[in-house]
Amino acid sequence: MSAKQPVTMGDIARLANVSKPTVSRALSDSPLVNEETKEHVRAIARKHGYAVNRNAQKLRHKRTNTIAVSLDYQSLRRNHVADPFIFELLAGVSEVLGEENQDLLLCAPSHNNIETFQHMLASRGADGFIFLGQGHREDMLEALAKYGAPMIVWGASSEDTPYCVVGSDNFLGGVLAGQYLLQHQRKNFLFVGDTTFKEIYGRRNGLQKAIDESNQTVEVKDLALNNFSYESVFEQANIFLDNNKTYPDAIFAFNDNAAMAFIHALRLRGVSIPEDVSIVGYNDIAPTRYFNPPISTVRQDPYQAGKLLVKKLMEKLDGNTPESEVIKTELIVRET
Amino acid sequence: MSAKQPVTMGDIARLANVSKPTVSRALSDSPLVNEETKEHVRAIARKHGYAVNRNAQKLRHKRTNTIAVSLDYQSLRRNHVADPFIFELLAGVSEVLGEENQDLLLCAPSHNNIETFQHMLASRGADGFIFLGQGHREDMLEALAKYGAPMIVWGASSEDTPYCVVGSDNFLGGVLAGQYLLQHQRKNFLFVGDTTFKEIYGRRNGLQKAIDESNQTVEVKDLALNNFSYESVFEQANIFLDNNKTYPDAIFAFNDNAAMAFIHALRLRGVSIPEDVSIVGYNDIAPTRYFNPPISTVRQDPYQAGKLLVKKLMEKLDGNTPESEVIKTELIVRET
DNA sequence: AAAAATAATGAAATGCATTTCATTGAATTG
DNA sequence: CAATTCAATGAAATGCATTTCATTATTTTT
Repeated sequence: MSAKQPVTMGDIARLANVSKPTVSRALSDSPLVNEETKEHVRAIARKHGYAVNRNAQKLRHKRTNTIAVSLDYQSLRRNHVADPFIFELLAGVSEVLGEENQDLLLCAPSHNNIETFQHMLASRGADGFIFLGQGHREDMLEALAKYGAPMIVWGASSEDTPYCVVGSDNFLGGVLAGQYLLQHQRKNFLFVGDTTFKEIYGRRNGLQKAIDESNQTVEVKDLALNNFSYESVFEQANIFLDNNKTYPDAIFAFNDNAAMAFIHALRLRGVSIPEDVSIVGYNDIAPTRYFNPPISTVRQDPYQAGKLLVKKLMEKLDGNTPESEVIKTELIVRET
Repeated sequence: MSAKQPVTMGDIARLANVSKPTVSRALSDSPLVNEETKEHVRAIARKHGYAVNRNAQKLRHKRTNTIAVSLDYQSLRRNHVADPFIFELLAGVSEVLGEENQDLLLCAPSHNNIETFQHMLASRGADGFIFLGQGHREDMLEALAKYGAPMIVWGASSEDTPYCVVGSDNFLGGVLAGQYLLQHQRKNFLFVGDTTFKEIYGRRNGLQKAIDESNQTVEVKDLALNNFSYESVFEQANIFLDNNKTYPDAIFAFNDNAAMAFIHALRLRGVSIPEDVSIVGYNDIAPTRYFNPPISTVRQDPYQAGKLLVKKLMEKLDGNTPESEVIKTELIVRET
């Protein structure tokens, strides 16, 4: 048996002395076909390495069983893949889609505009979309949803988001991080991250909530990052520290990478971590566990996330209107 | 214009007062059609949000313009995505496939057997495969190649590999690492990695070559890892150090993650890095740059790798027989 | 001006599998 | 035993786009 010989359902029908419909039914295990006939047909199909042509099948069924997944490459690039969380998420989605017998079409980084996605749908290249990270594409996503594309987005939702969003509870994550830092009697807080991203804005708000609800008087500064690679955060941290005589004693960083870069910068200025400064990161990527010192962080479970994203999209494709949902985040304390 | 209205080529033909073939030709910019007619047809197609049904197209063309990409999930799992290199590679491949107008089908982790791949081909779900990391699937890959599957593998090749392999020059990487370590007058070498992986075996051989060609007398030990997650390497490092009174003074680790874990273990035993021990990792992942101390490593360029993988596969699909090729590796020295 | 070549278009066949509807023979019912 | 139901199967239509081949109108050649 080799890949060279193309066989069609008609060929199998002839070889099995039955008609095409019978082969079709036998292979899809239809109850309309006699068990013996089924086995006979299957045996012949197996022998000739026959597999139903998916393209003919998709054409007929008007359903592709294919989900297109688009990563937020734009911020990924600014990140230099330093934070592998989005890939863990992709692995989670991939695994769950496999379980659901759905194919995963990975969208190319360069084709990230609404026309591409509309075209994907109109040409029946995929039944729906999963967007990992909304990044700064919110306008596009909103327009795409209004266009009628079945889609689920990993990110943060607000009241009027016209598409279903699954995301970790950024607000809760911020609250947990804030409470943790407050427990340490810290007074000078610093939030590191670009709050023009909805997810990050949620984390910042959670932090504020925790502070407001404690009856402690603390100061909060913000460092609005414009680039997320380690080197860049390191540089921005240094500029910040140059311009601020009093160093912060509590830092909440929008991701682990930024937390590590900031620690690095502080270290080089003779600051002891975690004695002088308490730090919380976000995502629980592997290096946080072995950074010196290990970093406390907010954890989101990529497999569970993938599960939920896929489940919601399947609901949507079945004609329902799934509700946005938030996955509980948990604080991982790694005090040394 | 919304996603709801399915339009076929026949509809566009009617609306444009031409026949289906003319629409087909106009949309594929065939020279057979008058320019004005083309523009007229295109305008109507655009107006109605029409896009050619890819499934009908694939069925007719007998070519899918889809490449299935399979990651080495098995070792990925043992790795806990600690080493993001394989994802950088995936991003590279994704980018280049996009440029080539090829769709990227990401294979599910659980479906990693020859039957799945044969089925993918026979059912015309993809034209060919790119395997990222051969891992321990060599027998399967060999059988798949003999079956006739168009495929390119990222990994290491040997004389008789029956498929085209693109990979970084592991041997050269090993030589470079060895020479670097020898320059530091080190005497007790340790290689950390599982040499049953071809790629890693190549690195080990390169190290040996460098040692043999120097006229220095040095000892080389091997630590055969069985699990690659940071925690596990850390543990295995500790066991090794417990059992060896003389600590190594030169370490070449099969990847950066293992290098970092080993440094971690040594540090906790009071060993100074890089004073007492010189270390070289592999892959140049982001954390090596900001680890304390920064780690020298062997770099492979993921975009260039993706470019070459895709180019070779396209050659193969055009009926040629591309040669295996090796990408130069370079040593990144990060001495502090 | 007739013959030949060219440009532009369409009818019908094709790629492959599935669905609807009809048919056959066997089994069950009254 | 005739009438009815059921199980199993097949012929033909369908999904949508592309290709081959034929046709018409137009331009070029002699």
